[in-house]
Amino acid sequence: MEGVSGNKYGGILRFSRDDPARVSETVDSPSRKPRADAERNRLRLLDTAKAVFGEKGPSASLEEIAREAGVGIGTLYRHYPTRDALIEAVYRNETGQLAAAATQLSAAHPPVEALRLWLLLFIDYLGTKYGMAAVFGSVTGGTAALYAACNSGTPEAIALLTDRAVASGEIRLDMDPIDLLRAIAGVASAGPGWQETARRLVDILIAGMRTS
Amino acid sequence: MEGVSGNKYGGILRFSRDDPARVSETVDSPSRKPRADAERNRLRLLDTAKAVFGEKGPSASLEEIAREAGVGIGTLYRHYPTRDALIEAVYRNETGQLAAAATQLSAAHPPVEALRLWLLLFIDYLGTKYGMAAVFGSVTGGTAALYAACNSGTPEAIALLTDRAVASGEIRLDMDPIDLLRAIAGVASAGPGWQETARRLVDILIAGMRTS
DNA sequence: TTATTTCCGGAGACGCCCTCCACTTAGTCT
DNA sequence: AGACTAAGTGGAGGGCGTCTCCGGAAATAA
Repeated sequence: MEGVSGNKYGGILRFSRDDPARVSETVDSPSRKPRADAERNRLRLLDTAKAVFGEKGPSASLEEIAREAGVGIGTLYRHYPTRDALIEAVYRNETGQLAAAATQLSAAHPPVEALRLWLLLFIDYLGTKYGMAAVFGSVTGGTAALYAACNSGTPEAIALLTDRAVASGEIRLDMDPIDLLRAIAGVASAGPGWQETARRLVDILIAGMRTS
Repeated sequence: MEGVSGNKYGGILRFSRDDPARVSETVDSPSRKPRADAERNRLRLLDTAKAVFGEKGPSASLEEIAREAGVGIGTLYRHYPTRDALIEAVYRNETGQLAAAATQLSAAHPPVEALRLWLLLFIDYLGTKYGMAAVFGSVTGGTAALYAACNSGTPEAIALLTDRAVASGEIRLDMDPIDLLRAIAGVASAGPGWQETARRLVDILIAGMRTS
């Protein structure tokens, strides 16, 4: 369908086997139509995975996900050959809206304010999509590749905002802007009420980056 | 049923190395002297665990640790009934020096500078004792209790520094100071060169907290 | 030395990861 | 419609982990 089929266009997620149907789809495809049940299973898996990851974090049992989705474990692995592939598929869409918001905010607000608002939005995302924080901040088991894939668009989004703010001369930033997000995600490991803290941290960061 | 030998003295409060108190402390237990081999095994386990955790992170195989220490898996579990207990024992001493440094720095430097230096020291610690960062920042599998135990003394240490800096009127801080550490630990998940970033982050944080 | 208590250590039950492949089924062809 | 065939299914099985349990070994006390 819609969002999920983003995989078939998104370059990073690769299917384990060569998939002529998909590959040649851009060209004219003489190949047979993909089976309906396969797609159905894939969606069920994706939904279930989203639920389970959201509940138990990104290290939840894949067998449980397969069981709960009503498919065999083999089917899960067919669609998502690695845990990372599944996590990536689950969280891929999330960041899209964040990226979009960056452009919007950038157009509607002065540079620094746009950055600030976007960081607050980022906090909201970390909150609603629980598990994202874990994915974002996890060292343990968190591949760099996975990280990059899961947050595709995010680096560009924040780069857009910081570049603009830096260009305006209002702030100075001698680091990869993504590290701002890492810092924020860091406090997300705290208990309830962390969002308050995170928001305060945003203020501190902004203030600290200001060229005075 | 049994008090696991190490934990019987109050688990959390026990020091891993020499414990002279133990000999004379047999007030209400006229029982026999603890066996020498038990203590020996415990120390071997501790050393091995420190090495292995340092190399593979806090999710290393406990079986491997036992194997490498030359004891049975049962022995490991006897001394450290849970993975968390072992991690705690390994990292308990680490923070002691950090805590001590806080007092020292506090006495030798102006408030804000002391705080800054201590945060830099914290970064060094995260670097040298690899795995600490993982323990510190991990949401996945990281119990809150474990977190607290592993970093005993640290909250007090940074509280001392921030309280002093706040009292001097030079900075403002509307959050638990430990969250500063969480933020710093957050960037430790970045690749090589993270220490540079972390140091820059410290500057930003300090600047951001300043009451101008 | 003998008795007693503590401690060792690995077998075993169970869960999870991932692979492999005999079988089923959806789309296609006649 | 029915047969054909590749795509897709699902679960058994091997490897590795965690954690428990308890018979037997070893250290201490008498």
